[in-house]
Amino acid sequence: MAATLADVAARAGVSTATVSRVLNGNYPVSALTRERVHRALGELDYVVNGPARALAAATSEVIGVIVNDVSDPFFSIQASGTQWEAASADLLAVICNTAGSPSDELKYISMLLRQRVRGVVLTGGSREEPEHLQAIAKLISQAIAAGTAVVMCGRPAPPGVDVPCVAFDNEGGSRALTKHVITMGHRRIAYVAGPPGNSTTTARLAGHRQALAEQGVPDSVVVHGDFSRASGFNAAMDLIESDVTAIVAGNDLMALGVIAALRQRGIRVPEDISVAGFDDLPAAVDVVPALTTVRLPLDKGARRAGRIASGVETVTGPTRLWMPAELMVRESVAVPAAR
Amino acid sequence: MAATLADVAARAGVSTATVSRVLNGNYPVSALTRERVHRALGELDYVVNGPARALAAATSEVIGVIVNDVSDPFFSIQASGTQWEAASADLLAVICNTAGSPSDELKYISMLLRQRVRGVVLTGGSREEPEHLQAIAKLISQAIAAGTAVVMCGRPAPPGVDVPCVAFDNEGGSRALTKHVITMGHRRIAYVAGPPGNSTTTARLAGHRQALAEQGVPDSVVVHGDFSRASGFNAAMDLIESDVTAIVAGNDLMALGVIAALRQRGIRVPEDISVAGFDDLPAAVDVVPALTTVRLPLDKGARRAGRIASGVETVTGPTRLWMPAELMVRESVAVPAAR
DNA sequence: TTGAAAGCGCTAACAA
DNA sequence: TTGTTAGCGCTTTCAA
Repeated sequence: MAATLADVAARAGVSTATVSRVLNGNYPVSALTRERVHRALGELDYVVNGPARALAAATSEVIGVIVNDVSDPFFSIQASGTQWEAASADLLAVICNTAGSPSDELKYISMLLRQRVRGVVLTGGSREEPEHLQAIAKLISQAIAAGTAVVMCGRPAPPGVDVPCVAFDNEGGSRALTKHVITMGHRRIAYVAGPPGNSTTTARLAGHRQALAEQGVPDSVVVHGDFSRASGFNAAMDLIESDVTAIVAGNDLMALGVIAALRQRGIRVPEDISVAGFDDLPAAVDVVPALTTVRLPLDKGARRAGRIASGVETVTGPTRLWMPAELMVRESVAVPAAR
Repeated sequence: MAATLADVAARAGVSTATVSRVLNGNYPVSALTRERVHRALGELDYVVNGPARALAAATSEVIGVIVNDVSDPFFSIQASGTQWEAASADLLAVICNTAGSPSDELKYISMLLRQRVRGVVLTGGSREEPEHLQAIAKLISQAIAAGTAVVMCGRPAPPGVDVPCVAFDNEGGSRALTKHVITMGHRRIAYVAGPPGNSTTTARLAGHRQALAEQGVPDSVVVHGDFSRASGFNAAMDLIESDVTAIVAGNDLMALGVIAALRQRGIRVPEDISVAGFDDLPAAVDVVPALTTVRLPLDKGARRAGRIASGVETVTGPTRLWMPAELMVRESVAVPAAR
């Protein structure tokens, strides 16, 4: 059995309170005593009992991060950022992978609340079904009532709850991107959107349509993927017949899939068809041709969220933390071939 | 403040012990009482206090997973597999990202032990420095002594400790792969290894060399990467001068980087240079040409590890759980051009 | 089938 | 500067 505070106290010939004070460094302890305690600590291989501490102090050393898919860089970048900030605050960040399932999302949030985590970060777009939003809203309200810091990173707050939101400018970025595509001369554009009923999909699609409307360009053919590379590949296969000069994808992963599909069919990018993405993942510059896309400060936003969830930073005033998007013009979008 | 067991008990007009029994279903409770308790539970939005339960029951509902890099599919696949099994057992899986830093690895393991997690899975190759292995060995011994299930997934047990190991056949797979390359007619082969001092690197390199020796082929030029795509890209740039007909990479990610580099230089794969990888990640079939590689049952192994860490499965007898590797012959390795 | 009560290991008043 | 002590919320004997 592991050594307890009492064991250490006995060995050092002091009270448990003194050992606790040495451990936490929150009250004065004489150098001599501290020395003795440290020795006892070492001799017994003492390891703090987290649950006991959490129970007594009514606060834990864990924060939770909800992501859709750890294997998608969009999420893993955010997870890393949050985890980094948590570790700086000496907290453990728990990464929970919902695999895109709304019920898993609820389940993980409950598990985190049960563990009385200090904070929770919800990353990525949220499902927009009212029932799901209500369920989330209820859990979040409970969490807040219990003193848990809840932060949204890349999704709106569910209706009726007021929590800090790190908001990426999906709509504005998407609008700027499509405007760029149009400016290059494209008129027949297809859009590979994310999954329907997802807040990120909705925002990006809205920005795309705004740009079309502003520039007086006819509506795009819109097909839905699920933000995965494979779904972009399939979408492109469906679109190949449709006589477009540009394909704008809802994220970089799908754009990479689109490029792979076009290449497989012998269609050149950008000579025959231009392709654009969104997110500016590391792979965007790696691919040939380098991807024209929109940069989102994912790492920065996730770290901000991590600091808030860790309690290092407190949000006062408006709870919407705006993160600008930046158009990254590279090689995958070019002037369409004359014909 | 959140409702406690006592609140629920008071409302239901029973004792806390009875509520606890209803919650855990481990002792008989009359249907009527159970009904009353359930109603009170619902009315108060009761959420179990994990730390208190962990303290009283001396066992938590959390398992930890140590990975190098969540954004690398090799790890994220394993993380997902373990997490899936944990969730099936109604446990929370904590994913800890060490970013390849040995000190972070130790730090996270300590944090997990402090939380008194039920089990820990260490994935991926381990650093081979004796001091680090000793530090790990010490922590693991403490963990085991405290009743925590520790499982290695894809790395050997540190010297002196006997823990279950899910062992992927890196050496055999690598040997078979290189043998295949040689059989196709290659004699001048370069090897892009993983980072030095990593157990996976060592095993795969050993298998590669065995095959060379067996087939009487001269030693390869070996350059080291860090298992990332970018490092494969750079390695290929260095190797381009060196007159080889095949480049074998220590993992798929680096192989993808190699292919990208060759393509950028206008070198055709496999016509000019053949390329092989290792792991058979999903992207291996996505790339052009499809990657000849070695399949490792990462998901299966990680799930096995997850079950053991969760306590669902107990290992008796030999603690080495062997996972075979399978050669996947695709298009990226071809007969070298005559010259 | 249920309740009373003794902890689990720690923190944080309160005293000294 | 240090010790004493009362919980934190739950589980689990032991009795009834």
